[in-house]
Amino acid sequence: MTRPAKRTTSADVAREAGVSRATVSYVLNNRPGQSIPEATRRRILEVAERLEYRPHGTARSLAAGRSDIVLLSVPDLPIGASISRFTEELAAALAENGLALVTHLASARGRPLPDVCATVGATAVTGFTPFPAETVRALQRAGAEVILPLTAPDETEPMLPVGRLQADHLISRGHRRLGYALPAHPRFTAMTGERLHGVERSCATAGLPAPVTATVGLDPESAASAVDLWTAAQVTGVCAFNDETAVAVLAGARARGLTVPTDLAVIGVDDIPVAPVVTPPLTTVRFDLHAVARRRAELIVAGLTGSPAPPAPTAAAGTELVTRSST
Amino acid sequence: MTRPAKRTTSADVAREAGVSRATVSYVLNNRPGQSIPEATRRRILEVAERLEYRPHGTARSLAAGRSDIVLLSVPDLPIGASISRFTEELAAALAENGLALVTHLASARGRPLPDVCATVGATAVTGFTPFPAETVRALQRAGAEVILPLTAPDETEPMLPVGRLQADHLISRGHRRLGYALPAHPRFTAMTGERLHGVERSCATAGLPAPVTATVGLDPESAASAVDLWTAAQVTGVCAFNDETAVAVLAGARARGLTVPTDLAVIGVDDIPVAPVVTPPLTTVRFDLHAVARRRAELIVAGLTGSPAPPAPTAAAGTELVTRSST
DNA sequence: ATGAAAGCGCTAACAT
DNA sequence: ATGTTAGCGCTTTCAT
Repeated sequence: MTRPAKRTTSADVAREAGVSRATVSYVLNNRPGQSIPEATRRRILEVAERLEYRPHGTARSLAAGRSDIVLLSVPDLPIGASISRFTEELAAALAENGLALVTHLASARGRPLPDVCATVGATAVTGFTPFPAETVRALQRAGAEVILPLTAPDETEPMLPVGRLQADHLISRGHRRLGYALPAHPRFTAMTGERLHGVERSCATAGLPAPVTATVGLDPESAASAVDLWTAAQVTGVCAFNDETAVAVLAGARARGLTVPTDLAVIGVDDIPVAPVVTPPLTTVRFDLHAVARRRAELIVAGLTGSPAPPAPTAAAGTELVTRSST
Repeated sequence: MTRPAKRTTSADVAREAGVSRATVSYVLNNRPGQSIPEATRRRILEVAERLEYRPHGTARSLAAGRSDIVLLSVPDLPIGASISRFTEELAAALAENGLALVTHLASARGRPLPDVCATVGATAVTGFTPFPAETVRALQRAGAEVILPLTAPDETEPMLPVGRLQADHLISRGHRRLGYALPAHPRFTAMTGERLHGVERSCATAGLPAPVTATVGLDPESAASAVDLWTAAQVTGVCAFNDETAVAVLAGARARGLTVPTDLAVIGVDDIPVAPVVTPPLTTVRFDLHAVARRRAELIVAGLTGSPAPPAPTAAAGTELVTRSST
């Protein structure tokens, strides 16, 4: 389980290659502006390889005054797959720039983010939603040089138009009165506003009344009550915050003897694995954080190198409607 | 986005408190064996607080020769919630011991684990499944002192008895011929064996024939074919690898006009959020990695401090059957 | 009871 | 073209 294992240091490589540590450092980081003979270079590389040399990240960061570490703060939400995709893509994009990504799961019982930032020595910190001002300050004191997204509405990427896509789809199908299914779990409240807002805007521009909101928990009864509410308001199509909530609405409709989509159409968000196999198969909005992640990586790299922010985002890329039979 | 923000160092605190850096270090880490007057101690603490001093983790690790960082490697599986629970619990337990947890999502396109381990300077590395010998070696060279779980079958915690629980439940309900629904996604194959095995053992000890396995993808047709297979084999109850697969089986049964649970009983694993709201509500096995995480944390702490491993695990704790109407 | 000083492994001026 | 030399911020003997 434990092994002392003395690590190979750059001094070892230097000695073995018959050069100085500086030279080793130069070729290993292939610093520009240094003209090192190809022979020496190869020799050093070869020795490093043979000795299985791994630069000591800690020492390197300390000396350089900056680490190659990016810390991603993920909320303790059951967002499942999307988050993995985002993380994976972000890690890949950062890796291309020589940066390493590690994740911190935000939780009251764990260590606070700024703390972790300080102990790992992260140079940049990112998250899904903007950090509160106080946290930003703490992160800065912890050594974070770039922190994204910030609350400033201009530099952050455009939010995904999921609410709009849901509503537009329903509206194009002829629905005139929409309902919105809010998730019961309080942890979601931070994300809830944006999506609902999109639906509201779509209704407004279509000249329709605002959506009738109802909170639906993950149990048939809760969903049934919401359905009653919508029925009374003559709602014929409901946008759900996410697929889980949408499936609950399906159950609620069934409990009330309504058939989907004829009596009530429902559309979710996420395209969770079970979406195609529930009854009826769920229409949903699938989004791929791929694009967002790449842009985020670009912004981080830009922030770190001081270069100007890359060109504006390509808007809604990666957000698509998956039409199945629930609408 | 970026701010120079000079950090407060321990030297600042020392100067401000009128003591030496050594003293500051002593009280901040409250090293035993040093007798520092309560007055000095309070003063230092107070100054540190006022200056918002955060120890520079990187420098600290370099000097101490060991960091407080534990790296968790998570597989790129859509395991969703369980994994979050585990991570959260592990982070909390480690935090109690002054250790910080960060996560690395394994992926071909990101940086390899040993690399990340070296750059963050992790002292311990953990994962869900044992690391291959080669990786272990690389991690050791990267500076990891404790690596868990190892392939040694004795030191690892006992596997969760999910397969057994599923089968026993069905058997106790009178089913004599069981089916097993394997997930189609190849990423799951690593986990598949253990659960199926549990079911097989239960069947064997109950004197029943081995379960009839069928692969079911997340689409109604695939599930329907599987159902045909089971029907032909007179299977009346099926254990699914996970809830997603179970829901697919539900769809397959429906497609063939079978009613659940009368014609075919199905039981899943995970208790995903939609389990209570599908039709019919899904019986499932819920397991809480809580206990596993705590034990893991104990093992890590023990390994790091050189103390003996804590008492043996409390077996199946945290694995429970959630009975709903699909069985 | 507290301070001085020597590094930890590496990078980056500055020399040569 | 390569080596020398200071540190980076902290811990930790060893003195005092």
